[in-house]
Amino acid sequence: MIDKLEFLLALAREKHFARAAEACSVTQPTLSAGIKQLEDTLGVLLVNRSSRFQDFTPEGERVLDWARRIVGDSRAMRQEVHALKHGLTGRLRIAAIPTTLAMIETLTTPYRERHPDVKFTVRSCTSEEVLHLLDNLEADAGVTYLDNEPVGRVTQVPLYRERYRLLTSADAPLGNRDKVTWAEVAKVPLCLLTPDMQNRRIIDRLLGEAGGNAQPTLESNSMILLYSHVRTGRWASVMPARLATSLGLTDVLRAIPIVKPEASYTIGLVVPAREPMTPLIAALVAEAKRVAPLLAD
Amino acid sequence: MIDKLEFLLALAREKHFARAAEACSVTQPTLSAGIKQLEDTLGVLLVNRSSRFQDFTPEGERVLDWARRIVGDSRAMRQEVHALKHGLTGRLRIAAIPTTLAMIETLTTPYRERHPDVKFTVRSCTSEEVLHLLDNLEADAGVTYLDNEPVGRVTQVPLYRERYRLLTSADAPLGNRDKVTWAEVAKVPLCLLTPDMQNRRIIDRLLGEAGGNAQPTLESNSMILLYSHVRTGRWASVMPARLATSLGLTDVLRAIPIVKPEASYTIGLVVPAREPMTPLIAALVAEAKRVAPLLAD
DNA sequence: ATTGCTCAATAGAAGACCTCTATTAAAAAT
DNA sequence: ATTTTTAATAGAGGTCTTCTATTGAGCAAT
Repeated sequence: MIDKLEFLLALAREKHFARAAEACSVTQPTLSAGIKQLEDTLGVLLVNRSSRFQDFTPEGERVLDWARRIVGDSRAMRQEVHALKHGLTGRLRIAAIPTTLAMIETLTTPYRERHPDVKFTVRSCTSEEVLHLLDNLEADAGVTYLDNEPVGRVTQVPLYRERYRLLTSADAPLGNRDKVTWAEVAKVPLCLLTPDMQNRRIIDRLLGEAGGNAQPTLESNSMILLYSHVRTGRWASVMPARLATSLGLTDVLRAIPIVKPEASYTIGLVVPAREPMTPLIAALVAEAKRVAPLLAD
Repeated sequence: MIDKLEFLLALAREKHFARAAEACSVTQPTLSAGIKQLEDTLGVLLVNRSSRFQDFTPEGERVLDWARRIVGDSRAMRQEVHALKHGLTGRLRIAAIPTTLAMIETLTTPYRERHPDVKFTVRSCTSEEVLHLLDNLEADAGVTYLDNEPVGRVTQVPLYRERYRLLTSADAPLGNRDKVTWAEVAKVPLCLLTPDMQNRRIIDRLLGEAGGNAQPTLESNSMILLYSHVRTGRWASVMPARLATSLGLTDVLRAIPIVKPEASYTIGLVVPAREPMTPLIAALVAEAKRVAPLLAD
């Protein structure tokens, strides 16, 4: 039964019978039969399909919701039992938005001190994707903005507040200032994240409210790319203060506080609201609570 | 997998392989094999057994906890899908303490108006048993005291506050009074519930604090038995006000408020903390919230 | 100690169920 | 109209499950 629910989850991820089957390491007829059996035992159609996958019926969506929970719980059970016997081992899959990537090590480094057998997979993605991955059991934890509405059932642990700096070289326009306003920043050509990133949308909003409007000279979904440009001293960017300092500044590169308003958004750890949590996640939450006071300003 | 978890739950209930097997409608070797397979796939011993069942290992207890949740969720899923197709049908199993039995109809009657295809099983038991039955998926909802610590993960809906009356005939000692004190009641021979019932323990405590000590002439776990005695006018009892009035008083029988102190305890609906709830239970919670204001005093 | 009883594990056979390969059928894309 | 993509179906093989029957271990009473 649980394996059939896994089939359903894979189908929801892949939206394609054959690919879902491959993800489950079975053949396509096997997965088809599994879905069909679910439909038979529950007595309702779960998937609308012509000769190809279309979508889930309303009942299918509800079953999908239960399937996520039941499969998640059954994995958590296995993991907990394994941890009781072998200590904390396995892989922790973290999904994080790009602006937080440089601070993830403040979680993973002490975690690894305590639990050396745990491996990590960190995936950079948009804030929507973070929640989507959590929902679909494709990530164990996320690091993202806490201010907006959480999509699924999640537990949040605040980590720090993100504040904004103009990164620019000392000899560029505004480069000699102690602080600048968003209105002033709006007039400078910037390197920014792509608009699918929440950080970009936040900056757009702040610039817009200051009467400007962002016309980035360069967009990317990679912080490394943005930073390597800014580092030359020939480009400018708006970055979270913590990110700028952890990437390191150079002689010419300055991180100038942006005021009017002195905006800030809360960044935190987000994990599935499962009680009890899996041991791997519980340890991460513990670490986050330990680290958060050290990150506060 | 889920069926093996059901085996484990049955074993926890019955503490006996053969009886657990019968409860699952399989033979004893099948159940034994199922438990063994669970142990193999999880890689730990779950059950301590010599030639007979002893108890669960610590790992077994944890797995049992997960099993309750997973099995509960999978039943809830089935029920929800069934309800989507056929409306609310099935059987709602309610566990209630004896003093609340006469008010259960205030929940079930309007429930049945709305959902005529739902059948009910109401079981009278002690408050500990209510929580135990809920925990083990043997009851869907409970009606009991809310004041004491809830054992498992439950959601509570307050219904009314239980206040106490001396039920006695008008011509018996104290029978002509408008109110009596617990100290006075302590001197009257009473018919009370057996000491495994929380209501009895509450009354014992109130009597004790008033300097008396309960020496009931007659004990029973059945309210009907107590009431039928009191109704003759030859016996007295302490009963919750709401119970006394819903059973009905006679010419000679009076329900006299007991003061010093005017004690009261909250009675409420208790259901498993599952999100979302099964449709049957969700409807009962809705009914309870609807009814509670009408019961308030 | 011996006997008898209860209970869970084991053996082995029958059958249910699952998964595979190969193929078909239907819809979409070209 | 033809080709391609995609899911369902058919049928064989194998695995897993469940059953009956039996064994063996522990416990109690003699």
